[in-house]
Amino acid sequence: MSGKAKRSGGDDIKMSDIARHAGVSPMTVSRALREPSTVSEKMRRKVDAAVREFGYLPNRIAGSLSSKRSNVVGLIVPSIRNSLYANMIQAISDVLRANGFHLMIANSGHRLDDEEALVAALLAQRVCGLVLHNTTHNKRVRDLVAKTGVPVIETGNLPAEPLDMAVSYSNFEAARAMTAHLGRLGYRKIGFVTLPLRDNDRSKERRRGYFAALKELGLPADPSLVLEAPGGFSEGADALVRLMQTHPGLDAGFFAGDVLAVGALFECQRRGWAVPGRVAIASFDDLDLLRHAVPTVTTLRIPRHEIGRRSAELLVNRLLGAPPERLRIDVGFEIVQREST
Amino acid sequence: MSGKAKRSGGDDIKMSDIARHAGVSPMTVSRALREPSTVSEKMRRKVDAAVREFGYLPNRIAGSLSSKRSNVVGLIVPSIRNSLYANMIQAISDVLRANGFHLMIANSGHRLDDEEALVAALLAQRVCGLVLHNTTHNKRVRDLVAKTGVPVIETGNLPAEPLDMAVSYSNFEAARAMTAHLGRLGYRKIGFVTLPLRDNDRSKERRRGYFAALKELGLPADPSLVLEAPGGFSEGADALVRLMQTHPGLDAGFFAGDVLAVGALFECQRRGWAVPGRVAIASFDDLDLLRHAVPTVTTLRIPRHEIGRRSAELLVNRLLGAPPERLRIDVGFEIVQREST
DNA sequence: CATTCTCTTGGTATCGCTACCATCCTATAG
DNA sequence: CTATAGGATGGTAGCGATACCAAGAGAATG
Repeated sequence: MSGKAKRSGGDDIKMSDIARHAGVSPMTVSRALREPSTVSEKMRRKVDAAVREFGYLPNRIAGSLSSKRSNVVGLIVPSIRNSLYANMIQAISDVLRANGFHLMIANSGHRLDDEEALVAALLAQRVCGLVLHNTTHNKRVRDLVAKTGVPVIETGNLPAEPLDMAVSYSNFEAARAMTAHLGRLGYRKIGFVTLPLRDNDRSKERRRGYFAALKELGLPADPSLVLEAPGGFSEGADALVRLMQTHPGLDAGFFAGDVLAVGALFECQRRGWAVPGRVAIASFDDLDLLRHAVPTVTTLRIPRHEIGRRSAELLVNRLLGAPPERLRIDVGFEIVQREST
Repeated sequence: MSGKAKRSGGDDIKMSDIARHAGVSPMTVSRALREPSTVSEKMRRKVDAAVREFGYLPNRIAGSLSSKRSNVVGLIVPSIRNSLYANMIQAISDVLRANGFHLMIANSGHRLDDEEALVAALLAQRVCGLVLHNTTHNKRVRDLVAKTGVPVIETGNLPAEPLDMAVSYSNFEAARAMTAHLGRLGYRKIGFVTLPLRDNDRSKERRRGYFAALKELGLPADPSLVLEAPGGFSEGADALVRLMQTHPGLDAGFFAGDVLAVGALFECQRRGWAVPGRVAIASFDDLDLLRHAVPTVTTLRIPRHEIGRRSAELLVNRLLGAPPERLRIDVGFEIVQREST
């Protein structure tokens, strides 16, 4: 836990100073700043003048303590680095800001224990709402959320029983749909490359979707067609090469995550394997990159931005007074058929 | 500004409750939690037991108000979406967290007025430190920073006169070095594609560096070789095509930002232009993508992660008591020569 | 013209914690 | 055995705002 530090140089001006200089009571200053309409124009002008003269910045810490309200929302993502989250974060940040809220952000590094520690820390900071990308949580997280009653949004998957509200798509359905799509296109030996499965409900659901589709297609469920790889270009390339070696007849690869598919595509370019002639490639998540690569890559469009926007909107509504309501919003997904399949 | 909202369901347990149940004074609880070593083991155990029993979460808002210290650092970036920033943010976040600090994040959308509003808002939240990517600021920002005395780090460029501390590389030198590098490789007609210049000191410095290098190379400074484009694949592709049309003899393109270079590279693949045979391509910032594309792309490695890490470390040191000191740390850059030039 | 009502303004008591100082206890020295 | 230092505890007074209620000033009503 450790150190915090003394705020230095502040010749801290406070509300009572402004009040004195404006010749009004502190309460009037407080009101003039927060609910200008409840104060006469004369007062408001006096207050505004004093505020400007001294460059006064209200102390929101004091305000929050006093009012028992906070205007900070906490967000925990597995990794900040990932551009998928970045889209969502941007959307959340924009909606929050438009409504006068701020965003405190932390990354759990895909570790449930870290998520737990961060949830506790954010709640200690008395955030007024929480957005969690993860949908499986330690018991203490569930307890804390229940006990404090903070509104929570889960965004990474559609859990059967959300903690509170969930805004997401079904990883299972998405992976199933893409696999089925490949089947419809005539591919028969479809490899599946997944992100690490440990502590990751999204990955597990995607794999489940893949197998479900195979079954529906009447194709054999061959575990050796499934490879687990951390995200990244090289990892995608490696995975494809390994699959091609162990399964010479492989006709398609479905890369369920990150930039794996692009890595595989580049590998094909290097080796002169025609895509989709020699092997078809499908991806997950509509990175800009996939639309511009040569050939363009078939993928699943997940509305990350919309997930962020709607999450923040729901949170803001609740914070502004909407009654608590267990919600489970499916934003859906879309198969984007391109040249690579 | 608008609404905040009432924290609902909290059956808020406070320190005095814990104290009562542990049979000690509130002060002892406070100490047991913050400086366990100053409290006898017996007391500590009693306190810990009560804390666990009730799932007590100290209220940091109250703590901050009382101690006049905060453990939240504010960060303002032009855009959260951009993966370059994402690397830096991740590093900042990790270092802060390891030292018990939290990160409040906001994006200015490249607008100085928004930056100003956000700085004010973050200071009102009484952040204990600030990281700004921008290095040109409105007057009010400079005033606020001076008046409040919060430690500030600027990271986007090396300003001649930092507000406080700066951790960055020189955009001017980097662009100059790459342009000179292209010159050394024998390219004589080098196009330059820049991100928007408005309110953006980084872009302007890069363009200055480009022209400086041309001069040193004894090449003519032809303004029509410079194109301004928002970041993006298509924009990079368009820019290259336009340059090739207006300057048939163009032998190299230096794309100073974002994914412009990759967009251009893809365009070359589509048109069958050999890279670097027909035209060479150089980029700015070492995105993973550039190392894996076919051909691999020559670029400038900017240590974004290191910038974030060192920024956070400097901030933490200062917050932990290091004396204020105007610093200007140049983390440098590196030219990465690859196949595309 | 008295009375009631509404709209503004101000006073006071917290909000939950920490700083600071006083007190107490135990250990060591004289 | 008394004196004294030093560590461990507790009491009290804020931190800087807001909630809540009381009071005053006009406006509207009978």
